[in-house]
Order: sequence, then C-alpha cells, then structure tokens
Amino acid sequence: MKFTSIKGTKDILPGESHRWQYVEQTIRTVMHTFNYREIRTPAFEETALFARGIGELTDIVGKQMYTFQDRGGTSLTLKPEMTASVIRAYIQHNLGEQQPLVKLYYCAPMFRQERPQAGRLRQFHQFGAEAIGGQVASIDAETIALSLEIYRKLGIKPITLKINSVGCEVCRPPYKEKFKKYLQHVYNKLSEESKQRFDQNPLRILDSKDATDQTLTQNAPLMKDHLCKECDRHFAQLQSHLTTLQIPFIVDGRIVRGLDYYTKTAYEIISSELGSQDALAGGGRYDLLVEELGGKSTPAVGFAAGIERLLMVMEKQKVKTNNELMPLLYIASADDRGKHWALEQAMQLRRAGISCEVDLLNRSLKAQMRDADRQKALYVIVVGESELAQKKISLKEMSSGTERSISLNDLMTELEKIHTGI
RNA sequence: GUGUCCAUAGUUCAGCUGGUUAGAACGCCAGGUUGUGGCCCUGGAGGUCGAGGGUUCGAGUCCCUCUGGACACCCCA
Repeated sequence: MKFTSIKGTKDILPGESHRWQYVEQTIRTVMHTFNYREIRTPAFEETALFARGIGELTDIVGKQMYTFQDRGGTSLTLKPEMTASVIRAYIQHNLGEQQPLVKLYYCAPMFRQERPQAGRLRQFHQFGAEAIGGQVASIDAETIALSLEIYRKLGIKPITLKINSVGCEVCRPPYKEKFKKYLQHVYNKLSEESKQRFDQNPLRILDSKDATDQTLTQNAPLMKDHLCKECDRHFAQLQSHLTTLQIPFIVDGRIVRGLDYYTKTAYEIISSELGSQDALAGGGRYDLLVEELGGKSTPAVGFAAGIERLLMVMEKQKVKTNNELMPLLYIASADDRGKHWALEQAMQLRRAGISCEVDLLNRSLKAQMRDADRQKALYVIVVGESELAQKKISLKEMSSGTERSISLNDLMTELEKIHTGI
C-alpha cells in the first residue's frame, strides 16, 4: 500500500461517523443548557504559548508535542490541549472586559507525538469547558456537573468522580517540602521511576503504579490535609455544592496534576471499563494561568475529556446511539426511460428534503434491488415504460415486503407524509 | 524513549516439524428468476503471504534489518 494514515491517526469511516455525530450533538446540547458558548481556535499556535502554559521543562514540552518550524523559521506546535489556546484567545480579544465571567466550550482535535496505546492516539479529540473570571467554588461544581451531565445524557453508567485540592502558591510549597522530607528516609526503597520523580515532580509518586511505592506512601502527608485557610474553605464549599447537587464523589488525596499552574480543585472522572488509560475526563482550577500567559490575574476553572475513550466505553456498554440515516426511497429503473425519470424525480425529492438513491451503475433490476436492500432504503419503487404510461407505481416497503399501488402524482406527498412520520 | 506480542484475499482467520498451483468463512460480482431485495443453489473475480536482505535444492513457514499495528511502561495535556 502506497499511502496509509500516519502512525497514531485514524480514519473515522461511515460505519462509525454517525456515533461521533451523536456524541458531538449531545455535547453541544448539554453545553448550551449550561450556557457555555463555543470557541474555535486554530489547530496550531506558537510553540512558546504551550511551553509557557505547560512548563518549559516538562516532558510534554520537551518531547511529546508536534512541533515544527514554518518557512519563516517560527516554531509552531499543533495544539496538545485547548486550555492554553482558549486563554490566549481570552486575553487577545479582551473577552473579560465584556463580562466578568466567560464560559466557553470546545470540541476539537488535539495532537501529541507519542507511541500510541489504547485510548491514546496522536490525533485525538477532546471536548471541554473553561469558566474564566470567577473563584467561587460553585463554578468548580458547575463544571463538574456539566461533564457528568454529558455522560449521564449519553447513558454511560458506572463512572467515578474523584476530587482533590492541590492547594495554591501559599500552601503548596511548604507541603511539598514536608512530603519530600517524609520520603527521604525511604528513598532507596522507591522504584527507579519514582527516584526520578523525587527531583522532577515528587507529588507524582503518590499515583505511582508500583506496588512498593504505594505501600511507602500509604501514610504520607497529603496536600488536602495541609491546605491554607482559603484553600480549605474552598474545598469544603465545593464538597457542599456537590452534595447539594446530589453528585456522588470520592475525595482522593492522591490525585495530582502534572502542571504547576493548577490550584485548589483537581478532579478526575474514571471509568473501570477502560484499560490503563482509564480517565474519561480531568479538570481543575488554574487561577495562575491567565496571568502567566500575560493577562491580568484572573481565576479560572475547566475540564477536558477524551472522545475516543468515551466512545470506547459506550461501545463496551453497548450504549444505544442514533441509527445512521438511511435513504427513504430507492428508485430502481427497469429501462432507459425509467432511468431518465428517476434522475429527474430524485432531484425534486431531494429538494423537498427527502433522501433518495437511484441506480448509477446501470445495473440489472435484481442488482438494484439488492443494492436497495444493502443501502437499507425504507421504500423502493421500480419505474419503467409501463409505470410511466399508466402513471402508477407500486411503493414497496422493504422491511415488510408489502407493496401498494399509488398514482405517480401522489408520490411526493406520500413520501413527505412518511418522512414527517419518522 | 523502553518492553512484550503481532503482520497471509475487502474482512476475520487456517496453513502440522520448510516440500507441487496458498485455503475457508463472510463480503463483493454474475447467473438460477429475460421487471423485484433478504433465504437457498451454481459460477466468478480478488493474494508481489507487510518491505528488504539472508540460510536452503526449495521459505507463507527458519534468521536479520526495517516499516506498520496492538498492549503496557515513561509521561499525562
């Protein structure tokens, strides 16, 4: 094969694209009911935007982004996440000047340059929401409710919400020291990976998959128990809001975010149906990012969720989605006159919003019938000299095989009647 | 970046320790029914066995390299 889709990318073929449409439509509907408005940003940005937003020294920026130089020598990067782009647009267009709280959502492809694995492709799709301009915990609760509502509406069931607070620039640094001190005396027993983490991102040791690491950190101090007054109050309020909204949650002090700009709320939505990549959605508060990217200090909170993983769960749970739209009518033709008529009639029907198909391969009637069956057309008519002469056709319902004779002139109104009945 | 497994018709797969012309099912095309789908019957098309190199009288089968895929690690947006 000469050309194939490149590593880690996938074609979404007709057999499954309707599922995507269904999911996207549901996302848009729910986002609208929460009064989030869509934002679309370019597929790529200046590399520096993500480097600044995510952190220059992280692995993500160092080796996991799709980065390239354009002809002018500028370093560009295909967006690995939306938050940085959304905030960039928020600052660039002064959206905060128009209203104090800006609620935005998106649903778009993202890119990462990594070895693909289950639920993690190089081009993947995420939806998400960002609420920029408020520090009140009810906004955090709203974004959580929003993401859960989308899953509820889609009908996927056993999912777990885990929440945590990662503190702020006041309480996190001293906690971090305390945590490192705690681990210092067991340093040698840590896994090789965790020894690495100890210097780079020690808190990550908390969600290590290594069994020994897990035992070693069993009684380690957790951020949620060392929050400053403000963060502690915020976290308590969040929990109270979730309870009010009757949203079950688990406080999990081991949830860690990889990026420094996160503050206070951090949460994950997990599905046990997935493999090693089991997070359906993740989010949290990032009160420092807007300022970090050059705007004025503005609190914000949001989440991002993977669509591929969502579809995997729906597939596993055999969740019912919409059916693919099929043609209402297949016009089979018995001879040349019939073919001419079919082409012309199809055009009129299509203008009237009725989906129909005609024989475009000059095939035998039997082949046309087989095709109508395969295309899952609801109705079939066969047109030839005699029908046109008598101005009568028989309208055949494919599912039952029953036919009824109608006047040619009534075809359009008859089909419209059926069409509105579906 | 690391590790494990995998690669044969359109699809899912079979092909025993190397041995003639590489098979099946489903799908596709046509006919049985000269104007009616599904079920059935008959026939047909479709493969440089992922690519390149090596061992051998002989390689789909053994060895090496590469490419691609799956899963996991690292990382996690």
